Amino acid sequence: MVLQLVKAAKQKFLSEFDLTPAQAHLLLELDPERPEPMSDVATTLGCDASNVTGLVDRLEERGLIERRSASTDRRVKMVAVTPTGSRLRSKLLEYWYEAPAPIAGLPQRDARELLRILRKAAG
Amino acid sequence: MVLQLVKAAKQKFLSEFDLTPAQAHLLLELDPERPEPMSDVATTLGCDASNVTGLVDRLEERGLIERRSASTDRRVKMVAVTPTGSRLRSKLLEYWYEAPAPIAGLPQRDARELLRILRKAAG
DNA sequence: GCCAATAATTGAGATAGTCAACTATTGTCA
DNA sequence: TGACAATAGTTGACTATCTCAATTATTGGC
Repeated sequence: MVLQLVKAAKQKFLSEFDLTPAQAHLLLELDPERPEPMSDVATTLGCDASNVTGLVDRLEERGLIERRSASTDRRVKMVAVTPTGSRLRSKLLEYWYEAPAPIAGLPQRDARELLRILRKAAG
Repeated sequence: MVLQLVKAAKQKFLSEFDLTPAQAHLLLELDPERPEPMSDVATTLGCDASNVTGLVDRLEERGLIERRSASTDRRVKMVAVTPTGSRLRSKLLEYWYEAPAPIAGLPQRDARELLRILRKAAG
């Protein structure tokens, strides 16, 4: 029930920016400061390289990211976030790290405890 | 990083049963004791009714669920979990509710606290 | 310089998802 | 009762996501 609401809100948010979940995931994963080879992106996303080709195609068409050739190896293409893409990414991040309403509503004591425990779990 | 591992484990688990995430989601959502109209399933999953048609088609082909006609309204088709489907669903549930390794590794004190806080958040 | 390995792309094929149009049934109400 | 709007499900068209196999271009070893 709670999850239904969170999911609906997320989809609504993404559709406002015309981003599919996979596209948002890719954009969030990229570091605007550090372009990354396609193959690394595939590894990080845990999917096939050919899938990344398609995802990058669609985001590149919209000017959110771009392919650059690597200086050292002409086979490699670096995926870089454009200024436009970086701005959109910031908005996504802002939303993404905003706690879902039920969590945000916790008393401060509990919120602090929750954070401490999750940090410990994450190592 | 942690999420990467959890995700990979989940995908591997699903592929062992030849289930896509959407199919697993549908199967988990159904109550083997209580068949449900297609339209209710669509509402619960938060997707279009025509999408449910396809999902149910594929799971029905494999004998995991089946369509039954409702006694009261001949327009309605009830989605019922078959015995085979119910067994698979149990395995899924078992895995699904098994805590991811990092959480399972928490000291018991922290685990209890975590549960208490999340329960409070869930209302 | 030959040749295996690597990076990315392409094409085929399946699933997942949306929307609009359609069929069959039901319920309303004049 | 009989016309008609509303509802349940399906179908078809279209896009995105994903995998796998094959292809191209480049690199590096020997």
